[in-house]
Amino acid sequence: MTEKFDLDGFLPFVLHHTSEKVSFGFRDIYRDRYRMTRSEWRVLATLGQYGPQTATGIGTRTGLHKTKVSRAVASIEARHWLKRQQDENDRRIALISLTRQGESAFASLATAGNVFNQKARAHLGGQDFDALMNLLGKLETM
Amino acid sequence: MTEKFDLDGFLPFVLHHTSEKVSFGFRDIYRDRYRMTRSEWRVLATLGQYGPQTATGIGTRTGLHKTKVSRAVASIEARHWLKRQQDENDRRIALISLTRQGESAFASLATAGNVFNQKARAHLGGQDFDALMNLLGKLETM
DNA sequence: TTGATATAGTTACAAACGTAACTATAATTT
DNA sequence: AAATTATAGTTACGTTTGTAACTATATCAA
Repeated sequence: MTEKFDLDGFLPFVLHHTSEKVSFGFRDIYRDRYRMTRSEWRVLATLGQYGPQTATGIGTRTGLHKTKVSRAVASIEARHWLKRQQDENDRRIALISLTRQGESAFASLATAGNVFNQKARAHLGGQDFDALMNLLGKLETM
Repeated sequence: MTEKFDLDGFLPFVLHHTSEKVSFGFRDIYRDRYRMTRSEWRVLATLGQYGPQTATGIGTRTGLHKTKVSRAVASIEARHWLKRQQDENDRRIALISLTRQGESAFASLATAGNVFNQKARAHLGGQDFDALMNLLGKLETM
C-alpha cells in the first residue's frame, strides 16, 4: 500500500508558511513607512550594512536575481536614496552607494529590524533562536 | 551610537532565503512533471490528503488567499483533475474533489514529496529535523 | 417581511515577477 | 588584431500576484 503524505510535516510547506508569517510582520513596517517592496528593502539593507558596491555584489549577498536588483536599484534611485558612480576602468559596472537620505531611511528601518528580531528572539528564547538559525544554515547546503 | 544591523542574523531574511532554497528543490519536480504552480500543487495536495472540501476549506488549510485558491482550482479543473459539486442547501459553496486523474497525479507527487522530505530529514538528522519543525511551529504563534 | 450585514467565490486592474533576449563593454583565444 | 566568449546590467513580454471591487446567496435584525 501507498505511503501517506502529510502536508503539515512537509518541510517546504512548513518552511514557506512560517517564512511568510514572519516576513509579513516586518514587511508591514517598511511598506507602511516607506512603501517599499521586499527587494527594495533588501537592497537598501545590503547597501546600508556593507557599504557601496556593484549591482552584482548586491545580488550575491541577497540572493536576488539580477533583474530584481536592477529594478530595485532603479526604483530606489528614483527616490534619491542612492547614486551610481560609473567605474572608470570597467565601464560595465557602477558603484552604488546610499545618499544621506538613503542612510537615514536605512537607519530607521535597521532600528525597527533589530527590535523585530529581538522580539522573535524573546519569543523563542535565546537558545532556541540560535538553534533555529543554525539549523536553517545547515539547510542551505542541501 | 546606533546599533548595528545584520542581515544574515535577521530572521525574516534567513527564513525566506532558506525557504526559497528548499522549496525550489521540490518545485522543480511538480513544475517539470506537470507544469504546476506552487498554489496548484498545494491545492492538489490538500485535496489529496484531506479529501473533498470547499474552496474556503482549502484556503484555511493551506494559508492561501481565496483569490489564489480560486485561480488554482479553476486551473486544475481545466485539466480535469478535479470537479465541483454545488451544495444544495447553500448555493454559494461547492464541494471540490479530485477526479481519478487528479488522484493519480497526487499519488505521484506525494511519493516524490515523501522522498524529498526524507532526504531533508537525512541531511539534518532525525532529531534536528524534528527540532526544526518544532521551532518553526513555535514561530507561527508569534 | 424587509432592510442591513455577512459569507463564498470570481473578476478587473495594476504592480511585481520570471525568463529570455538584448546592449555594451571587457577578456580571451587564434 | 580580429574573432570569440564572458560579464554587467537593462529591457521586453508573458505570467503570476495583490488589492479591491463585484456578484450571488445566506443570515440576522428591526
